[in-house]
Amino acid sequence: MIPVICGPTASGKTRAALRLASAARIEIISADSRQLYRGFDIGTAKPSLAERQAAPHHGIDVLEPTERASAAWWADRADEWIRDALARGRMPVVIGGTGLYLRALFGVLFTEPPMDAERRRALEAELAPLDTAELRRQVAALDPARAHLGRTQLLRAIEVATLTGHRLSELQRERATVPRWPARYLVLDPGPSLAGTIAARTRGMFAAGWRDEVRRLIATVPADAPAWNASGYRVVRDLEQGMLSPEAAMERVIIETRQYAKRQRTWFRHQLAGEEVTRLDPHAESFDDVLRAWWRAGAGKEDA
RNA sequence: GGCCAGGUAGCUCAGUUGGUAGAGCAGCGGACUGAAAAUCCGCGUGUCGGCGGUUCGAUUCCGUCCCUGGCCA
Repeated sequence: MIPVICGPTASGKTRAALRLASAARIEIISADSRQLYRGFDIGTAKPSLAERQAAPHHGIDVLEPTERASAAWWADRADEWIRDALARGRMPVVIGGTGLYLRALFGVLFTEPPMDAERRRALEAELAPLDTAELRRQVAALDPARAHLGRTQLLRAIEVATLTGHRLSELQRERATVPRWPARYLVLDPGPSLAGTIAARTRGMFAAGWRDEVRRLIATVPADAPAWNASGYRVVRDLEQGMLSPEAAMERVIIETRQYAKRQRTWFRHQLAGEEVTRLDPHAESFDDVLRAWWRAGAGKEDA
């Protein structure tokens, strides 16, 4: 069983993992879609140097800002990192808030039939200008089971149906993958106090030179690069380009981060059904005890 | 102290020719199978500043008081 520590942003996941590092030989695998990108450091709350020295980390700074990640791509990488760690006799601990990535690694995806890159690019360009309502109409005809979802999912449904000739919702059933590893989850969530933690952390990011970092990135990273797609970074970019006041930017970043944390909560509340899940408030007095008990319970099942 | 403009949802405001009110933002709930820190869906009772008056009925009209901002003393 691979131990996974997840939960909303700023819930203390790395801190919890490093508690374990003092008692066992572990390697950390970051399941975070934003920490993948080089140069986007402060606003993505990457682990500090000291934290990275306390235990080896994987999944950080592995992509250029212009590269597009994908859940399946990440899962393939993570699978290697897990194997490597085990081969070294270390226990991999997966940490992160990107629920879809965790699902891609430990749950069921589907094997994507080959899709012609040229046609795909052309189709993307063709769909880009259409509004979401129009995309929804198309999906209602092509793959009705997916028509209630968001724009990103609608685009994907149209691409898969058009380029493979099969509905995505059918492929999911007919070409389902088998889980690569069994996993056990520790979901960290401090409850209502998280909002205050997020506000404080955001202030800290500005104090740590986030604006300087973004100014450098503006100079070197194209405005439409996928890495910009991180809550806060666009706001700080607007701030640097004079479109917002520092106060308004700060407030906006805090709000966006809080909203992101809320979506993560919803995910971890409902999408881990059927999994082995322990939920823990990182501020609870019993934190250390629960954490250790959770860790030992897993060690007993694996190799101790 | 006088004049003017305001006081309506947590915030910014709209509105009701008198029948007790609704947007945006925030917040809350939900969805999520290769872009996921993304992308979407749903949820609106609040002494309509207080007190009186007119009226079958006042958040709306009248009076008065309080508060905020501006101008004049």
